[in-house]
Amino acid sequence: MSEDQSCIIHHFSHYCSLTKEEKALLVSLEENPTDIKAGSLLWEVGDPAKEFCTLHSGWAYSYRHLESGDRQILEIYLPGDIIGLREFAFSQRLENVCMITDGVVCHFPHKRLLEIFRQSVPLTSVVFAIASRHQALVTERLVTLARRSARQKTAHFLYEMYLRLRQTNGDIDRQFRLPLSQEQLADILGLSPVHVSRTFSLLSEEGLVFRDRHNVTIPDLKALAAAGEFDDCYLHDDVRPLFDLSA
Amino acid sequence: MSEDQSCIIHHFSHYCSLTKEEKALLVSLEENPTDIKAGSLLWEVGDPAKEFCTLHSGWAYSYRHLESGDRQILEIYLPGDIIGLREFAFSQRLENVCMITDGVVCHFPHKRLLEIFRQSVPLTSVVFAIASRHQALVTERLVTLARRSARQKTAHFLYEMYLRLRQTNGDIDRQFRLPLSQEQLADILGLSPVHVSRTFSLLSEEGLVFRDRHNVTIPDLKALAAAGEFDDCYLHDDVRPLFDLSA
DNA sequence: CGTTGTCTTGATTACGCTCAACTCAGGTGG
DNA sequence: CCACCTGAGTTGAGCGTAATCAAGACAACG
Repeated sequence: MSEDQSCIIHHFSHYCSLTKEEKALLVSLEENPTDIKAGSLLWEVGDPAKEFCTLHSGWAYSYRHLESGDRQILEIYLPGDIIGLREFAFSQRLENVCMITDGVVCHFPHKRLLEIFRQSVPLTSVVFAIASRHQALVTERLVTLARRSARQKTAHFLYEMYLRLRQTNGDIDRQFRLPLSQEQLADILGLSPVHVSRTFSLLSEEGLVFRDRHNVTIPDLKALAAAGEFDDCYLHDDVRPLFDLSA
Repeated sequence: MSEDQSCIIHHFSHYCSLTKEEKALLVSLEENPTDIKAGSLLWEVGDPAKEFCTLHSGWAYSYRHLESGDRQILEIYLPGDIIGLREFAFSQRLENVCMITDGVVCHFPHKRLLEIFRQSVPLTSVVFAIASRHQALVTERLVTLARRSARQKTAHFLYEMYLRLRQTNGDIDRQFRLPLSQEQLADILGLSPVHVSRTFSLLSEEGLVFRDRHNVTIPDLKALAAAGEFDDCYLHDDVRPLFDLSA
């Protein structure tokens, strides 16, 4: 994987400018690209956890099964994301991870992260910053799942996905592809598939969201954000400049 | 704050054995102890975020307000915890933090963490491990809040608190003090205060949990864990030995 | 043209919310 | 010492959102 193909470098560049050595370190994380099919599992709960994974292309999600048979999707991963950071402190996987679309992933062992810790304080900070941003995302969804209505949950999720996609893919304008079935949406939003359908109908009647198969159109972004009580401070792109801290 | 008073050292020692230099680094995080009263705020959403805080004694919680007027409590902090890790990548606070009881906190600036990154790879790993464990906790609660019944939520929360308290305070046996009002419990569990009351009555009828004011008794731990569908792999104490990774 | 899976719509049910009245313990002042 | 107040917790009645169950629509595919 060369430097300009690297999603990781692209991702990390958001946080600070990288030296040649740092870029080389990051590129080395992606030296084992593996093709992987939609629907296949990267790993399951209980598997040994000795590696991370960068998602080079395609979408993935992590999820947990409940005893009731329900499923809760925890996170959607987009290209450039690192999968499995949460399990750094554990010897076993806590979550299943499944590909949504075909894609390419690059495995690298936990100890590679320690090399980063050893060799570059700025990269260490960026890894930490990325982890803390992911955490912010999860926290925001916790609030939404715990307290908000189906309509708010749905609006919130769609707006969040819109922002995340725009961050990596500047050319998105009010329309994007969302390769998720209603069952998967239900598992994300903590709703039943039936109610997801109803909620989309409602949002469509209100003119907030139009959906045709897997294509989503959002005529009025602000209105959608308002409907989801979306507070975007947890996704802001004006990242705290990390070099300030080193001073 | 001397070495044997340090909650941080106690906390970090769970993850790896510490050299003298590393202990000194950690002690330096706690050089500014501040007394703080129950009910007072450490900070609020929007405040500048340039510091972390170690909680030396007392309990605290972080929370968010919703437009509806509801509140969601995100995390309960116990002595030894670091507060504010999540905001490392942000310039503003994303959450309010409030003391539950009187306590002592120690502020230290973000850049102190960078010194740790610079000076000790093991400590860096431990910080990372702690962050990833906190994240696992939040994720677990996300699943619970999104999918489980009031009875399960309550049982799950109580069992989790029991385990966390036992981890730091080995002498706990089926009974502990839980200094939370039902309103606060409601804000944690995503329920109304009224329903928290009903749920405790139910658990009490079932003989699973007895509560007298702020004292909680759990006659049968396994039964409570089962009622909360508690899977304790995310709290396991057999921490992945970090030095293995450095090899 | 039938089959399959996904989505939609309708009818019924249930869990937890809201509102309101009541209990109870602790604290305060006469 | 008692009367009163306050705040937390409990209990009851009615309601609403979303779940469940079931039937039907629709598209993709063989």
